[in-house]
Amino acid sequence: MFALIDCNNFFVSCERVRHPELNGHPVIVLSNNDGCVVAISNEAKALGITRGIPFFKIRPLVSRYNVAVFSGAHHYYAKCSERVMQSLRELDAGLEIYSIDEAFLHLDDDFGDFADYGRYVVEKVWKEAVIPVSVGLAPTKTLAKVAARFAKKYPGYRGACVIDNEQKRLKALSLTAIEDVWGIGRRLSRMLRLEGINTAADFMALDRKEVRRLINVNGERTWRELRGEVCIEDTERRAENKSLLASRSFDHDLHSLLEVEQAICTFAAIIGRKLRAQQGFATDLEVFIATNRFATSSAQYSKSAYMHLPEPTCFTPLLAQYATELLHSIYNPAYGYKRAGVSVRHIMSSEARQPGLFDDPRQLEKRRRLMRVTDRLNASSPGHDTLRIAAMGDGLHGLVSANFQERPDLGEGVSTFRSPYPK
DNA sequence: TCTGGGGTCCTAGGACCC
DNA sequence: TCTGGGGTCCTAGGACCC
Repeated sequence: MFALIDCNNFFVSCERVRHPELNGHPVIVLSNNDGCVVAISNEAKALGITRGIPFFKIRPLVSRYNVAVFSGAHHYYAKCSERVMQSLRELDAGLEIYSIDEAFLHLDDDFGDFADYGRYVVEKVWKEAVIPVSVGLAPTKTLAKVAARFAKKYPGYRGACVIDNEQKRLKALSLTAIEDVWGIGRRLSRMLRLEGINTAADFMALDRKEVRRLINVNGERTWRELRGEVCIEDTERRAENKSLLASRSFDHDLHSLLEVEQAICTFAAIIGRKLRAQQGFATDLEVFIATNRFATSSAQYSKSAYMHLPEPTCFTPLLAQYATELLHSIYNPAYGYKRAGVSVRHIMSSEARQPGLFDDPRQLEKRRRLMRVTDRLNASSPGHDTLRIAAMGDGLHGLVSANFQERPDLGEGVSTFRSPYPK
């Protein structure tokens, strides 16, 4: 049996850890640039606010109902996540961390009362991390996801729902809409609904070949899992990523090459830091720039450039230099740019790295030491950029904004709480 | 006026190899 | 006239997840 532990409205719950007066009050958390809503409390959901909606569209609602608004504080959320995971780790039940707010446990089939255990986990995490979670228990991970939805949706389950026999499985699947199945996203569910497949039960009843025809091997895996066959084993994110991406949307269009260069170099520095943190070396580099895709009345421009690096590297100045060259190959001064990014792929580990024939070991060592000092100095600075290359300029300062930062004057109780949103 | 960021996997088609 | 079979790697694009 698998147990899925899913934190409820995670970012909102994190804010409530440090603002307990917001319990019972509508709360939302925003994405970068305060652009979109990425987390909503149940109270905010009840007002009709949905995940992913642009913030400007719900400003009237926020104002009318005095919704508490937070810019995302992702460092803090990572700390909260670690507290939750530590609490789960102590259960000694094969913890598998799936994302910042989800984890699986592996339980023996003859474990005992699964529902009781699920509720015990809910209480333990609440006591130790002050984060509310829902638990779904089932023979496969996809079914555990289904169970967790029920646990979250219906208070009667008191936080934990179990699917451990045919009857419960069929009942649950017939009550689960096709788009709510793990692995079936918006596009696939739209297509499946056109085929008359509206629920997880409809999907499960399909012929295997039909599933392959409609989707692909991933679809088949989901189909098998819904039928109770374990296909998804290891979901744990590897410590080392295969690719890394640093990108931002800016709060205004960038019209000068210098500004775009500085942003690109900042992204290259972020990538370099992350590479070194996982002891990886990038072999391929890509840069992209794009105009505002929502400004449909003006001309669009979106382009990327790609290169195989002459040598695998995690040295920020080199990454920035190549990224700048790539930028120059696609930059068109006729446009203003709303979004840009740098990514690296085919990251190799330090052991796998093939030394170049003409490598100068002393130079490599100097670079390594320079980056080590840089990383150490920047580790505790807010933007990780106290010590930075000159080409970054002021980094992302003035290019992105977050106007709903934590405010110490907010902690006086719901009745006196005022949304930082300016009327 | 204002619309996120960071990942993984799969497929198809073309280049190239033996 | 008639033109195989099997493999890898690369890129672009599309799907999913959180």
